[in-house]
Amino acid sequence: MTRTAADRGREVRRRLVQAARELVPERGWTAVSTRTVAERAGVAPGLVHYHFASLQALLAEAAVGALREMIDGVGELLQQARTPTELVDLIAAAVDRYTGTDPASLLAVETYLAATRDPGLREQLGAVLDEFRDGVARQLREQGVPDPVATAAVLAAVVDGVLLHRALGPVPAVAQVLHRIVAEGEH
Amino acid sequence: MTRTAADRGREVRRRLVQAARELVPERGWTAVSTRTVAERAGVAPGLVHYHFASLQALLAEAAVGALREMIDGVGELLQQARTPTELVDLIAAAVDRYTGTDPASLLAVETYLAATRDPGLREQLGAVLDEFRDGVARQLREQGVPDPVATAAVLAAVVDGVLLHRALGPVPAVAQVLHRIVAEGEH
DNA sequence: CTATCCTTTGGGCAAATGCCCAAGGCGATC
DNA sequence: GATCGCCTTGGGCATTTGCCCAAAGGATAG
Repeated sequence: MTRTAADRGREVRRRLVQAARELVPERGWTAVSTRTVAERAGVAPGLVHYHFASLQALLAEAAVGALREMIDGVGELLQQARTPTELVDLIAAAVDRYTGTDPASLLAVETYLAATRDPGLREQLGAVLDEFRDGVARQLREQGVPDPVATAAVLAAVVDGVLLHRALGPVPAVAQVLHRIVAEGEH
Repeated sequence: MTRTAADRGREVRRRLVQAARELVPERGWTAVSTRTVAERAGVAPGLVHYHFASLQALLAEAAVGALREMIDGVGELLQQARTPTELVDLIAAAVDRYTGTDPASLLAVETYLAATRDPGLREQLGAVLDEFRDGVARQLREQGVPDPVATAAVLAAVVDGVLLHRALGPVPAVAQVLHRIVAEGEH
């Protein structure tokens, strides 16, 4: 059975989004063009502006979708933690899966930067970040860690900061140090 | 007395570097062109490639110089700390001077990203980062904080991570949480 | 068969890009 | 005054950019 035109259209749209997710890390957000993304997707250049209002709209949809999938995956993993120390170890292990120069890391940083110049993107990306921080904060609160909201903010900042620094060179293991952040012992 | 041609040349060079430092945060690294930087500097377009081997070389020199000045300034401030807690407070205060969307913060993130695609830049920026981490680590060691190298790496990561997240929205105060990282009390 | 609807094609447009270069300006030195 | 060396000008080159659009394709409904 042949597919309908609308079905083929959805498939093309999907391919364009996938191509954008590959090219943003490879070339940088502002260096991805309509023609390169169309070529990577294996479709004609004109289709970019048929399926999306603009190049920016395609890049934004592709990036936000990818980042949301990433943090949702990590969020599920973190549910397994039964103690604050386990939580920190899981976060550290998740960070260790990224080198700072891999496509996923670069896509994240590129999107942070693009959000700086696109209010709509900023809002969407901010929502993804909030979702992650809220999840961590809830676990910390249930586990009796003081200042759960600020602590979650610090852990999230460490994750992105380490990714940024890994792109420049080796970063020492941080798990041991982070354990102190959630250690309940007061002097 | 009139200035010599070489003197005027140095002045033009300086103006180009200054223009680049303004434009990279405003437009993004890959969106700064020879013509915009020349116009901002108030010089003819052809001068960019007379004083610099390429646009990239100008941007790299401008960015690395600016970031080195920034972290040197912060490094001096941190010398005042007499205790680990004071050190953390000074770092937190330094971070609070940036909003994540100010020119200095954006220049830093843009440069991190550009370093990903320029090995020379990566090496220079890595050296700046190492200098900062080494300074913090030395102070931590003198103050008896365990694991000074990894602790400094975490503090540096928090600084850049908070800047990144501030660009998207408010971030809770992190000083209190960071105090736990350097608290010497073992349970 | 015709009509309808969505998708696809491929070229066109004005604008901008990095880099180059022949020609000229101008103070320092002889 | 002549010569030298560095700096400056302004335009030129081929390439690429985002976005647009008239025309064609092709499956389904009548």
